[in-house]
Order: sequence, then structure tokens, then C-alpha cells
Amino acid sequence: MGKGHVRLADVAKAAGVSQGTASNVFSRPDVVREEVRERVLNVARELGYGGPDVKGRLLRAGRVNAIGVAAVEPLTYFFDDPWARSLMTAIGEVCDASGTGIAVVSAMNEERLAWNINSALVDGFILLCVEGGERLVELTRQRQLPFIALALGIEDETIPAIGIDNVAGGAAAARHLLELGHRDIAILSIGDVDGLVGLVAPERVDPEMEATPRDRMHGYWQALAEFGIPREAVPIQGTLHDRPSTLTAMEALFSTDNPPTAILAMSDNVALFAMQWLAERGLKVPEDVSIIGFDGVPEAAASLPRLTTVAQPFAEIARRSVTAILENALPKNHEALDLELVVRDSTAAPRPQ
Amino acid sequence: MGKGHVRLADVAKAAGVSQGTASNVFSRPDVVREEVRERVLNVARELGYGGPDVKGRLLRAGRVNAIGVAAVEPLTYFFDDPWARSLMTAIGEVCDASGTGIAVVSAMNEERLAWNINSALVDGFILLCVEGGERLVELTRQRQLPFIALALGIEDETIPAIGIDNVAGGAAAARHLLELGHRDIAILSIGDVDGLVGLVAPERVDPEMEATPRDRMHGYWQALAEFGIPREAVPIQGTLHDRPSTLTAMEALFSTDNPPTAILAMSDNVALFAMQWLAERGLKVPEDVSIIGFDGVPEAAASLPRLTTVAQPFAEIARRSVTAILENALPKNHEALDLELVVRDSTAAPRPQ
DNA sequence: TCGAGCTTTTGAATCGATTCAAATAATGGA
DNA sequence: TCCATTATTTGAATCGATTCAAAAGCTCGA
Repeated sequence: MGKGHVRLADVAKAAGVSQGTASNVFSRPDVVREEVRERVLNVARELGYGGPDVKGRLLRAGRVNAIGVAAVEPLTYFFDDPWARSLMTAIGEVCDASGTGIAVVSAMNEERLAWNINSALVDGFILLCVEGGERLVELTRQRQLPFIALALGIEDETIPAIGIDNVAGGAAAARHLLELGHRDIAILSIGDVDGLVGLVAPERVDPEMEATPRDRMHGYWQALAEFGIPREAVPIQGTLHDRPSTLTAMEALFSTDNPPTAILAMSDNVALFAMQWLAERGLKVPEDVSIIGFDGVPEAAASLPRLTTVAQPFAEIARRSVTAILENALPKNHEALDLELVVRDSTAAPRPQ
Repeated sequence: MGKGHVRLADVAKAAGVSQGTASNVFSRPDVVREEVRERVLNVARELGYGGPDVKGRLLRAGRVNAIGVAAVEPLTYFFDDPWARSLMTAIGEVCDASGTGIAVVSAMNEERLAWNINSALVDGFILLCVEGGERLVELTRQRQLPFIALALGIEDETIPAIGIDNVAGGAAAARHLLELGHRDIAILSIGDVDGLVGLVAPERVDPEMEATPRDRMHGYWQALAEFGIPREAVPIQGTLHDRPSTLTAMEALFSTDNPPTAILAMSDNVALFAMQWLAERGLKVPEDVSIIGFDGVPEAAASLPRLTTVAQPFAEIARRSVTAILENALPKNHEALDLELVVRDSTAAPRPQ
């Protein structure tokens, strides 16, 4: 194989028909006379022709029928990270329904990312802007394909994006704990800056924190204020969204005289790590400590006890993103979808004193 | 945008250079005089040219720099299923290192699958043959691209495939339990045929079971025989590799007079479901019941207690598959890689009677 | 037998680049 | 100044299909 690669033109010649007819045999078989069709197909088989090459078709059609999902992360991120996976699953569902393919494009380093974005064969991009979002958007812009940014951290109205109402979500989470009667609450925040691990003073939130955790924080504070609790009364422990920093944060939170009876975690990931720490310390959830997560990843539904959380509308996000790209109908302004409080087994009223 | 789409030829004309030079400016900038390069780049910027279109380049180059991973499953499978994810993560690692992209191609129904396989823009395929493997191979063959089959159920030496030594793996798992002293052992098998749920007689294994579970079973039996235990003494409960059927199987296993002290599960999935059942029944692992899984998915390392298992060499499988495809050096014969017994916390000696 | 109205087929243009042999320009040495 | 080199550019061919206006074949009624 290899050297004598058969193409449509060869088949056409061998079958004694024009290339146009040969093409029709494959792409619009109804238009060509049965007898001819048979003959061409036979010749094709004899020659070992494998059907029209996608690359040629593609060049003509200009459409790939696939969307790219990109992030400034290694490829493994898409199959590893619970949030990314939740989204990918939802996107997969939508794409399956419309027969669209998915290409995952990613890269740790900038240079590779630029190349990957530029050479991905897709009709448009969904950008997971968790980290390095601005750069990702900039690179994608150059490609001049429709794209839509998710989890965008910056406030640039010229970027088509779909977001979630983190403030309202945070408020819903905090309100849930407050309504159960909790007053000693602690916050586990997330971020990827080393500066914000350990105890974080409220004043540092606005200037230093990224948009997502900042908004969630403001949501928490908003609900706390409704119940007359000043933000200073609620300790914030910063995590790097991973296990070690979460365990350290929990250690710090529970080594005080007045440990919290409830925890607001800014992600399900962190909440689940925290639950493991509590389990190892023999603290029972929700009897001793209530905890509520954020995001609504499937793992949260499978934990023991099942985690109460504020769920992102993954299916809706995916549906809108994919259709926006396929129909090139990008949203004019940022859309912020609502989250949904999902009460499961990790939250309950505090023990009576 | 849109109507006046700018192409390389436009830029060339506007800059007053030949198309060849314009092309060089982008793809081999070192070969063109700096002055000219600048000029062309400026014109390109003014015209809003976004760089060479991949489709054109691609057609010429004939190479996409991406591999497709295909399965007869919905797209969500790749982000959902632990085994698939383990593999995808490993594949992602290899691809990241070589700057190769990944396209996931899938479909529930045959017709769509054929289309997807045919129109995926990739240089080759890795086939996850978990179900409907033969059909998948057949479709991919027509595409005339290099491909390699994983988890292939059939014995066709003409199909390039990488497999694992399920017999040896099964034997290692069983031997581990036997060496710990267990003699009352039960097997949780897997499959996707309804006929093989519930108690399965040993005689039915060879004629009815798919290759993977069959081989694992023979591995179990082999080790059991070494310890003088006849296969009839070891109950086999068939599952569909999902939660409900596993719970039913466990129910059946433990509602007898003589419940097992150890369980051989043919997948980590099933083992984890079984552990949940045990936990809910108040049976302690490994004190009351030992259990060993199969596959070595990451979930097995994160469970409580951590699951002992026989791990597939995912990284090695991925490395071989990807390089085989990229270098078009497909293995001549089936390779069967070794599994590794990973002893964690879910297995221990049985309670003394 | 003629021609209107269909159905098929043809052939050339097109999609958007890359490539390479040949032409031209610049450089340097004698 | 002239010629041999070397550095740049050019222009046309190529990759592998699809598309569509126009040509050719058919059928059928008058």
C-alpha cells in the first residue's frame, strides 16, 4: 500500500466516466444511473478505493463537523478533572445528538497551545478558561472561528461567553446553612495563586482573588449579612483546589478553640477532600459538621454521605455553547445562568449545644 | 466578516508578491528577505488575514497530526467510564508529549458510527473494542488508515491489537487471595449479555462468555486449581458491569449459609459497587470480607478502603498504541502485556474461625 | 419524424494552501 | 568589469475531492 494511492480520479478513469460522475456515485448516488453506479463501485472495489477522502471533501465543503474544546491544561485534564469531565460529558451528549465530533485541544506551554489552536480541524471552539483564560481567548480570536468562553474570569463584554451567577449561587449555599441554624461557619476558597493559601483576610478578596472565587465569596457574604453575621466572623481558608492544601486548611480550621459547625466549600472537589479529612478525624458529616460544595460534579452525588452542593446547569451550558458555535449565533452579551441548590446528605441542623 | 474571506492569494496580490512567497512568509519565514516578510505581514494584518487555513495546508500535507479514539459507545463514555478514562488519560499524556491532537469518535448506532469513522480528521485510530468490537474494526478497515485495537475480544491475528494477559492477571488475583488463606471465594463476572447475570455454571463460561471475562475466569481457575480447589466450589455471579446487577449479585452471594470470605471481581467498577453493598450491610472490608478488583483505575486508589487490584499497564498500552499509529509501525502479531498485582487495603487474611 | 421536457453525464472551475524547478537578483572574487 | 555563487522570487502544478452550467441522451406525444 502507500505508493499507489488510489483517488477518485483514478476510479473515474478506470471506469470510463467523468470525475463528476464518479463523485456523484459516492456523495449523491441517487442521481446516477444504476448501471453506471454499479460499474463505478465495482471498479472502486477492484482498485481498493476506500471512498472519498475526507480531506478533499473537507476543503471543498469548508466545514468539518467537529468542535474543539480547549484549555490551558494538559490533555489529561479533560479526562481527569471532575469539572471538566462534567462539562465534557454534557457537551458530548449534545454533540452526539447532532452528529458532531469533538476534538480536545490543549497544551501546557503557550507555544504549543498556539500551534494546537491553529491547527485543530474544527468549526469552532469552546474555551475552558479556568486558567490563563485571557491568553486562550486571544489565541483563539486569531483563528477567526466562532468560539465561546466558559468560566471566563475577566469582564470583557466583547468576548462571547456563557457564565454562571456565582454570586447568587454562593448566596444560596450560605443561606442553606444559615437556615439550618448554623452560625459558626468557615469558608474553603479556591484559587491557583500561592499567595492566597492559608488564612485569608476579607480585604484581600477583592484585589487579589480571581473572578470566580471572588463572586462566590460575595455571594456567601451577602447571605451572611442577611443573617447579621459580619464577614470578619467567618474565617476564609485558601486552597489551591487540590488535596494537600485542603487538608492543611482543614487542619487550621479545626485546631482552634471554636471550630466551625459548617463549611462553605467553593468547589465539590475541595468539599470532598474536606470530607475525607473529617472522616479520618472521626468527625461525622452532617452530625458534627455540615458541608456544602459548589459545582455539582457527579462525584458529589456518589460520595458517602452524598454531598449537598450548588449545581451548575452543565447540560444547559453545553447545549447553548454547542448550538451557538454550530449555528454561528454567538451570544451578544454575557449570559449568566442560574445554579441550583441540590440538598443531599452532607448538611443538617447543628447539634443542639 | 464572512463574505470577504481573505485567503493567502489575496494577501499575496495585495502585497505584490507571488503566492509562493506569501506562503513562505508563514511557513518558512527564514527563507524570505526580511523586508518582504514585513511587508507581507503588514498587508496580512491590514486585510485581517488569520494565517494559513489549516484545511488547505492539510490537503497538501496529507497529515492531520491527530489520532482518533473510537468506541461503539456514546461520546460521554470517554469522560464517564473509569476504564476508558484511564486509557484516555494515558493516551493524552503520550499525545501531549508529541504534540498530537485527540479526536474522540463514537456513536451508539451503527450508521452514525460509520459516518463518524469515515469523516474523522485523524491520522489513525485507536479502537476501544469493549463492545461491538468486530464491527468497529471492520468499519475502520475501510477507512484505510492505521489503527490498533485495544481490548479486542476476538482471536483474529490479522487485526493489529494490543492486549493484556488476562489469564495471568486473573491467576495473580486469585493466588493473592489464596495465599492470604482464603478458601471460600466467590467470583463477580462481567459481561453485556443478559443471559449471563445471576448464578453462572462453569460449563457456560467457555461457550457463552466474551473473551475478556473468559480469560480472567480461566486465570482464576488456574490459581484455584493450584490450591486444590475445584471450580465447582467457587460460585460465579454474573453482572452487567453496572451497579444494579452487582448489588443483586452480592445479595445472592451473601444470602446463603456459607457466604464467601473473599471476592474476585472482574473489574474495579464492580468491586467498588460491591464494597458499597458491603458497607451498607455493615460488613467490614477487609476484616469480614476481602475483595480484589481488576483493571487498576484511579478510583480504586481513592476508595475507602483502597482497593487491591490487578492493574493494566495503561501508560505502556497508550505509548505503544500512539507510536504505532504515528509511525505507522503496527505490531505484526497480538501483543499481550502483563498486569501488575497492586496490593492495597481491601484484602487481608480471613478471620480465624 | 420532430422537438419539448426529462434524466444523465461531462468538463472545467474551485476550495486554500504548499512545493519545487526555473528565473532573477544580489554578492563576492579575480 | 565579468562571471560564478548564493540568496530570493516566481509561476505553475498538486493535493483530492465537489459543484454546476452546459452538453448529451432519452422518452413520448403530436
